[in-house]
Amino acid sequence: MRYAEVAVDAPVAHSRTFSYSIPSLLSLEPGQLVWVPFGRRVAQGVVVELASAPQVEVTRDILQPVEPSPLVATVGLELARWLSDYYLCSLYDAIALFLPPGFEAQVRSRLTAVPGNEDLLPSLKAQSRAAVENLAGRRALGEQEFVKLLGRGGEREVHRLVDKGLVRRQVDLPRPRIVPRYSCYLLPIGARDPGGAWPEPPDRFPNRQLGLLRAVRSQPGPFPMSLGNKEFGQGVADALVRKGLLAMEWLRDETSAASNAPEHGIAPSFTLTPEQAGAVSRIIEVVDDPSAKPRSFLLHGVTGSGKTEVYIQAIQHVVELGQQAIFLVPEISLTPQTLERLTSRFPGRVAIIHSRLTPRQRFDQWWRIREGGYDVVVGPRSALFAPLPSLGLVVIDEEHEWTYKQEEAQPLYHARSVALELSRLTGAVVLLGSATPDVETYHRSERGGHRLLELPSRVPAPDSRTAPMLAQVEICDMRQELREGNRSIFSRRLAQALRDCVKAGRQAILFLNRRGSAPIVQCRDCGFVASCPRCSVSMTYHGAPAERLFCHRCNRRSRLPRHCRQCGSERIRQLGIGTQRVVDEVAALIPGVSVERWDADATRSGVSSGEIMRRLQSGETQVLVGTQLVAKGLDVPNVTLVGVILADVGLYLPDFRSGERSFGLLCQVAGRAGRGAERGQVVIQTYSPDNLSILAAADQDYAAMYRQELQGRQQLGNPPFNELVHLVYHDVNDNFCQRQATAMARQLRQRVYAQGLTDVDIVGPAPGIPSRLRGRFRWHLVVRGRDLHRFLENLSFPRGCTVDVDPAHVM
DNA sequence: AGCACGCCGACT
DNA sequence: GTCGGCGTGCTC
Repeated sequence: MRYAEVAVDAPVAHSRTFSYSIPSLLSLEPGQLVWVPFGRRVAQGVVVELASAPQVEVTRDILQPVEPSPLVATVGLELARWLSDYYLCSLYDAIALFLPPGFEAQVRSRLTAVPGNEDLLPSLKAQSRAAVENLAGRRALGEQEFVKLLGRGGEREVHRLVDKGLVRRQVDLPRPRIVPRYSCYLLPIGARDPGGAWPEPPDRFPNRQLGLLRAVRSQPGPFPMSLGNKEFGQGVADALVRKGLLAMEWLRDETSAASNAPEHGIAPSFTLTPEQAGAVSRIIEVVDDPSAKPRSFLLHGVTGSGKTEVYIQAIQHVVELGQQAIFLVPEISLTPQTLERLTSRFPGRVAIIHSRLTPRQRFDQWWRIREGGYDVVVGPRSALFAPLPSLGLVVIDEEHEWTYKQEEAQPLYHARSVALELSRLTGAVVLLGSATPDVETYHRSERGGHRLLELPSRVPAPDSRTAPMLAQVEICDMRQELREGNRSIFSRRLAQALRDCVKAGRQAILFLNRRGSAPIVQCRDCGFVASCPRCSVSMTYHGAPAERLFCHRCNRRSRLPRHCRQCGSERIRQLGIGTQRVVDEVAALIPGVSVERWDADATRSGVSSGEIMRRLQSGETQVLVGTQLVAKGLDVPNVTLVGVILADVGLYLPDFRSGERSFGLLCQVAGRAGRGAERGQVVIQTYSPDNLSILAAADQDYAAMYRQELQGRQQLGNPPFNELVHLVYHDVNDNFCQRQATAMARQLRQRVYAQGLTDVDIVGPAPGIPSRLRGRFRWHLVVRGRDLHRFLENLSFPRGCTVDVDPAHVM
């Protein structure tokens, strides 16, 4: 077995590996991160298996391992293989998800001048000559800097200079940016007497040794050697080690954030309602029976039905078996209550992965998770790849949330699908929870793919005997308001409810899923609309903190035009509303009211989510206006009114899931009202009062939305009745982009024909929405049908084409 | 990602 | 006739 199959960090076709020979002095194992020569460069790769024969006749040697031991466990390699096959990404990209933070690196080469070849200099272009002479005056230069000196075409010129022997290129294999740090610690050894006390050292024991011995023995954990040296002097510890009273041990240093103690002590476990207890026992049954199938649950529980307690008791059981659990949340900063409950029930045993951790802290946390230092790992979708030694349970809270789908970097995975595959590989149980499950998840559970657990009733708050009532919801037809002469953004109903609410000392939440003051700025005379020069979308007017236009797609900003760019007119008006406008209108409606805004702009400008939540909790904020952030997790008993300013936003997006999403969002936001003793009131304003998603949300009727959606999906052949693969082409050249997409569509249609398929169809190509993003045009097509993985087998996708399997949306 | 190989316009 | 543009394909 002198060969290794290596997944190389290069944009190669999915799941491809390369054969390398292992130098005789190296010993390697699968899962190790290594440096390999790849073409003209040096790249990182991961050994996926050892082999006795290579795929090709001529192989090159692995250069060296990055770390002496494997970083990815066998299960990780298997799951990565699945990821790369399923999401059609490179195997390395899939494996990289499992690597500890800070281990991915690229080589940087340095250039030095070679003395003795000066006679070649006159044959060079002036700029190259100057660059080489410059280099000769230095010790070395980074490749990037040298290429800059060479000017245009520098990349190629470097190679010519290397080939001519004028400069030498040397490759540095960088050390990982973060490496474990170790310190020496002292531990007491030897037998204790039956009472648990250490035997006293003999008389005439040196004083300083006695002092150190007592200090080490009285400390519950390991005693830092450095502290011993400082307090008792150098060599004292050595003497005690020689006498067999202390042991020295090298332990990995950790930063403080790696452990987190509960703020309010250990919480008792709650008494469960019969429904909750039933759910817990069904989960425990499956955990205890490794052969039980399926191993996944859908916990469908209305808001306030006590899902968290079910999660916690399931985790408790797994922990008692000596296994660990992963707890996924859509957004860590929005779930402080859930985190608090977890940390108080598993004190010091919960790893919280959040974006505020420093690289060092992340790194330490990763290693400690791997060593079994935690029972529970809480985090966003990426927490799924935490290296737990013995995974027993994966909880996915709010499983319908689309933050579980990776959209930025390859692989474009969905945490739910990955968790189910992980369950298949390890036997871990998956627990999906939601008040408004994803239609596809619910459908699967109806077909027996998940075990369905229903929690249909609310549980009383700990200090109360009766469960809170569902809020009273009314829909306001804004067309009617307009007809009756009300041009305000508030219906008369909502305006009155707001005034009453504030007057009664209660609080209100206003929801609008759009940032800024106005989404459109238009010239009244010629109709010209200010749009982003890089994206094909209109620019949004923001009135605060300064008057500016923002592109919500690429974040480009510009000044508010005084004159129309097209006709020069000064008559420019703002159309539509955003959260900032709502804040202004609330202030105008109720003078002196304290109103705060919570959206991406607010948190970006430095106000933390925790601070906004605290101000609402304390009553400082009377009215909170925000985007979807206000729909999640806020649990303030004094909030009795929720107003949806315009439910139509997002409702008519050209995406088959827009109805389902609107429903979920409206249900969630409605659930913010009346969490205390007082019954809540919800006012939904809309221009589409007959829309079925809005009506279902007003009734909090999941079943109605589900039936409606399922019927629509069946008619149009959308998931769960078919699979989808979304292909997006982007290029600065619109025409080229369209040609590429069209060529691919033709190829795919030929494939459909050649394979005689009737259950696969190709939709498009069509311009994406938006058709231009950050200066690149977009053309897309959708492959829809059954068994798409077999259909797309061995197909290669050109550069500039993004392949999205099970896309979150098809725009 | 790089880099080489290969086929069509403006230059010594 | 060549230099160089970037489309296409390969890297064990």
